Amino acid sequence: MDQNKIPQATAKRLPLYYRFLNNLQHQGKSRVSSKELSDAVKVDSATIRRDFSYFGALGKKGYGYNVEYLLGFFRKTLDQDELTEVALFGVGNLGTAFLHYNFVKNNNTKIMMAFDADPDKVGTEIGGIPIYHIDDLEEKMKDVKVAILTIPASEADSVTERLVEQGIEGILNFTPARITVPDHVRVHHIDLAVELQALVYFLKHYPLDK
Amino acid sequence: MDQNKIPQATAKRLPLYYRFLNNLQHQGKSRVSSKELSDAVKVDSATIRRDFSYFGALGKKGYGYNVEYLLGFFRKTLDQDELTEVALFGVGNLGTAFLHYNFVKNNNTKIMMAFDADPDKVGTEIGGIPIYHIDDLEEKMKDVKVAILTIPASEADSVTERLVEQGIEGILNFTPARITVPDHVRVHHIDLAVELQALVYFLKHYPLDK
DNA sequence: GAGAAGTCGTGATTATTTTCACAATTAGTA
DNA sequence: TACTAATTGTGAAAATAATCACGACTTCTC
Repeated sequence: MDQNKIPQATAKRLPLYYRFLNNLQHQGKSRVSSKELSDAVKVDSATIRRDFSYFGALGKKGYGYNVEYLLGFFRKTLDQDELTEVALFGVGNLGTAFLHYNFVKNNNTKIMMAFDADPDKVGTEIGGIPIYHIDDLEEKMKDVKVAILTIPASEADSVTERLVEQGIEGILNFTPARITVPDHVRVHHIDLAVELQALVYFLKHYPLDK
Repeated sequence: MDQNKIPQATAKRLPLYYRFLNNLQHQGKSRVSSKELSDAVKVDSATIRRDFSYFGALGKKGYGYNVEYLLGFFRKTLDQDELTEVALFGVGNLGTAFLHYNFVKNNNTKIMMAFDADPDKVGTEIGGIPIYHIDDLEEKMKDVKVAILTIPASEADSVTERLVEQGIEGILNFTPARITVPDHVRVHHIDLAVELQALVYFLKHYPLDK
């Protein structure tokens, strides 16, 4: 709403910064420079300073950044206070990995429920998160606005359609299928096979030195 | 070696194109336009044409692209013939998801072996892939040049160090830890928590219409 | 308190990526 | 064959992102 001028490339790095600052705080460090951050998160220090500068002057010249202050600032900016509720679809290995991940700790998101078609899974819990039958999607999913898709590709379209019907706002899609949604729904796509393939391609064609 | 001028942004999209072309072929389609491809993979059609053009004139004006020809071309370019061997570290849920994924089908990569510290897992197989003890890394991993890291963050540094020692060339890191490697090792980083958080951030701050 | 060392914030520059827009060419049709 | 509709490939422009480089300010040390 407000900071609409923040470059997308910057926005994508914010959660990364946030996580690392959290680590620093746990380690009891109270001060950090863009150079140190750079070494840790592998982003050029000038880029980090530029990123931060979109939010105003957060550091002090000759000193660096105060970890606590920066963290407090990010918490607000990243809406760490507000909790976003998430539903997960497909309790296979990948889905289970998500359920075991405790997002809430460093995070503003919580998986509230999961869906699957397997009767052996329905009715159980994983990591304290209840698993419902996929048929009950409409009934159980009331206010949840974000979904993670870890279902087989063949199910992607039908589930997506129902989610859109239900008023979903964002989908994190791990399916190889490229799903079609109305313009007002945001989809981020992660394809594990593509990621691996891309790495291999880069290895062969982009001899590094940097 | 040859096509060193291909933009990285393009390179990242190639596996995506490849996968979709494969689907088309299975559907028996012999012809496709950049517009159709665009609808399917959600990339602007001009971008697709530009991407392809880095490899020469692959299409025909007024006609589009011949699926089979394009596919044959990509197969060579993406080294689909050559098989890249991969080792996986950490047979938790995420690691298991990878082992079940049959990469070879549409793919130039194969997970040859997995490593874990859990004695219950060591000695077994998942999806036909043997699981060794992490202590045997040096012994078992001979020619494998690519590793997938799905271990706990706390293990990331020590395993990475051993991999580097062993002559690793590329690492796909799913650990939240940002690992440090020599310049000649390529690391791609995917942090599931960061991805989810980024999606949520975008939802709140980048109202879409596009 | 003065000088040295460190570090930010940012104007300017450069690099990369996307998009526009249209001439050229082809397929399809009558 | 001649006309129409489709679609590429690409020069040029625009948008986005990364990096350089330095003035200004802060802390530290003696």
